[in-house]
Amino acid sequence: MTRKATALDVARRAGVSRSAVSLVLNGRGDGNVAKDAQERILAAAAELSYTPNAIARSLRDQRSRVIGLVSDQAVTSPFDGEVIAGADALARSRGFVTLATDTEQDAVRDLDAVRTLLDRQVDGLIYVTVGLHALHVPDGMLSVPSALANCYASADSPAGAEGLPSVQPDEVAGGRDAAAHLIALGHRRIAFLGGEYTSPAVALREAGFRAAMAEAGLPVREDWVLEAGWDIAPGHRAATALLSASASERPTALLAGNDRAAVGMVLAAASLGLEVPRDVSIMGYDDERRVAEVMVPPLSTVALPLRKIGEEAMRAVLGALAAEASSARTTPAASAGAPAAEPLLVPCRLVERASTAPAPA
Amino acid sequence: MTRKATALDVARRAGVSRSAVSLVLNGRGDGNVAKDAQERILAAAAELSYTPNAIARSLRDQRSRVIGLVSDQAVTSPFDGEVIAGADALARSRGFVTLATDTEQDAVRDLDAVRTLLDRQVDGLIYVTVGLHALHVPDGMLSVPSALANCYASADSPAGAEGLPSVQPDEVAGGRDAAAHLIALGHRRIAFLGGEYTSPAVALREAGFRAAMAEAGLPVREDWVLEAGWDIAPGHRAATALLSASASERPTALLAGNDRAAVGMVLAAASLGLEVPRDVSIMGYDDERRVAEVMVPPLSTVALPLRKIGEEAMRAVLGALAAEASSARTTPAASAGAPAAEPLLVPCRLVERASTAPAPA
DNA sequence: TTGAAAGCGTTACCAC
DNA sequence: GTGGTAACGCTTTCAA
Repeated sequence: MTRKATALDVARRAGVSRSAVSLVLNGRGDGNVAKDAQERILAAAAELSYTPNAIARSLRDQRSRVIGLVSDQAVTSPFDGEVIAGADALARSRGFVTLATDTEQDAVRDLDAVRTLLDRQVDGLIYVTVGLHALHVPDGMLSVPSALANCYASADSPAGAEGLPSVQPDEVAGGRDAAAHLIALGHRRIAFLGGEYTSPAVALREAGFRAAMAEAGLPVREDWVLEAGWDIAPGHRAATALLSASASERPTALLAGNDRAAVGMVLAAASLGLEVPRDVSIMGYDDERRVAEVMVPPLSTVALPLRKIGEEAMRAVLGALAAEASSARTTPAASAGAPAAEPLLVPCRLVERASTAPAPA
Repeated sequence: MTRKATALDVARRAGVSRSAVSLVLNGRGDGNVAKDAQERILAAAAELSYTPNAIARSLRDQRSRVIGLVSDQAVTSPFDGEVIAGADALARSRGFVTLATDTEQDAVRDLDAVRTLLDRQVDGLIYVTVGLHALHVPDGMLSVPSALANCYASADSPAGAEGLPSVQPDEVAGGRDAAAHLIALGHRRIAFLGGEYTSPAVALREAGFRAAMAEAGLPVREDWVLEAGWDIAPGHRAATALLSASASERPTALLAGNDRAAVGMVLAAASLGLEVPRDVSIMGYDDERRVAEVMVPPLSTVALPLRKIGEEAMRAVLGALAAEASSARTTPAASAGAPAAEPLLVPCRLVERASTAPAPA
């Protein structure tokens, strides 16, 4: 429980001044500090296992090297933990640390969270959401370099919010790829059982699905374009309804809104005596860890690039920070309202596993 | 992008000194600052939307009001995100903030993570693991008040580590309750399909299972006590083997290692033409969000008190911090090696849903 | 009742 | 090539 060593302790032990310690430990010893003094400093620092006090450094530098992460439920959700992990990894590699707070769906806590983070002098902010989402950007986010991961500024956001970089999965391409995969396997009767249309992702994927069908010259059966939820139970329900029809009347392939719903669909098929993928192919979405891969059969799915999304959002913030730092040396002005940025679309990856197979003859 | 207001700005605007601002804003204005001055200060602070710089305050107070959270994979895992959420909620309610870092299973990063956190002057530390676990406690954890959530110090930990408070689920009681639930439903042929014995939780639950069976005077079929993994696929495999036997030869109830494995078991049952729970009852474990409750049928299970575990670990740390602060006023010594603490066992809760029912006649 | 000053641990600048 | 000093923003103590 001995107090941590300070630079002064090191200086005393090495018989030099604090400034010498600072210079040497920051790699600018050569040319400023005598060789033997440098050695004594290094030795003393090691003996005392000295590391600089990051708090003091932050105060001095006016930058904390902390990026704040606000999420609506990412920390408690299996999904966007991945986004955070991606952001954190990049931050760490550049000497930053992330401070994450979860509002647990409570919109009021947004402002509180941002406020708290700003009080801690975070250098930047990233808002992470579970699932693609329009977001009412909290005011404070505009006062430091910020980015939106998996979400985008809603129209009622404060002025300037439209300039925030937004990183999103390319859902249209994802839907298209999923459908194209099934079409390539010879399926013609494909049902689109999306999640809930409250998520903008669903309409985008549906657009991709329709595009793929059109490209292949296949008709879309409108009564097979349905909401089938995000969970096992609603997926089960929807699939049961569709698959109860006779072999010639039912779809040969199901496109689920996510892997969990797909699990429900496989379950429904099994209860109806149908075997996946022999009798019906089922595709998931998300490539959720510990679900898609370990399902029986393992699910073909579209992998959401969550880590990459987090990483790109962090890259945007860190980039803005670097730009700010260098422009400060030249023109100390005008980093304001960027020109309504295009969202950065990160491609999803098609993952072929055993839940899809050629259409039954 | 205007710089944040400081206490000096407020003081100038209110026409007083910085100290007056500090006193008033910290609630000690009465008796020290004139009434009208107080009002002017409050008004000025509001107009400038002043909030104190937490970094500066930390440096001054020599306490950061940050608790560091280290986890082996909690952030990216659906489970222990809950532990973190619980810890975070309590911390926040007491004016603390949590700084979480995920080592993503890389043991080497442990020390690095702790070091980084300590450099940032965290006031306390909590190590969170996914699943009950023996942990080689990183050295640094002993230099500030710390606690272990879901884990306990391994024998090769540094001296003093055995004194760290450890908060764990009461797995023995959990296993007993699960078995007792099935026994109460009239089941006598119960299979214990635990996860992997590399997790100490499994042996504990098995002990609980055996205790319940013994209390009921029921024999345990040793060939029905098996490892059936933590995922859908191995659960499916184990259940398929067991349930392929004839009705009189197979178990009437399955106790799974977790909800995911239970999903695999339900799936296996369906493929074999068995209906759950009519033909066989299946119990999960964990009460995992978005799995147990939405399964078809919804899973009876044992809820792991993850939030509570996080909360209790945080309570221990915050308590130690408070004690340290007050003892500093009296005796500035001896907070060292506590007397090998008993682990705090948090009870699990039995959740009865539709996957269990009276045993078939 | 008020204001001035010290100090938390750093780093950068500027005399020596 | 070196070491003293100021400043970051805050709180607290002490003197007026």
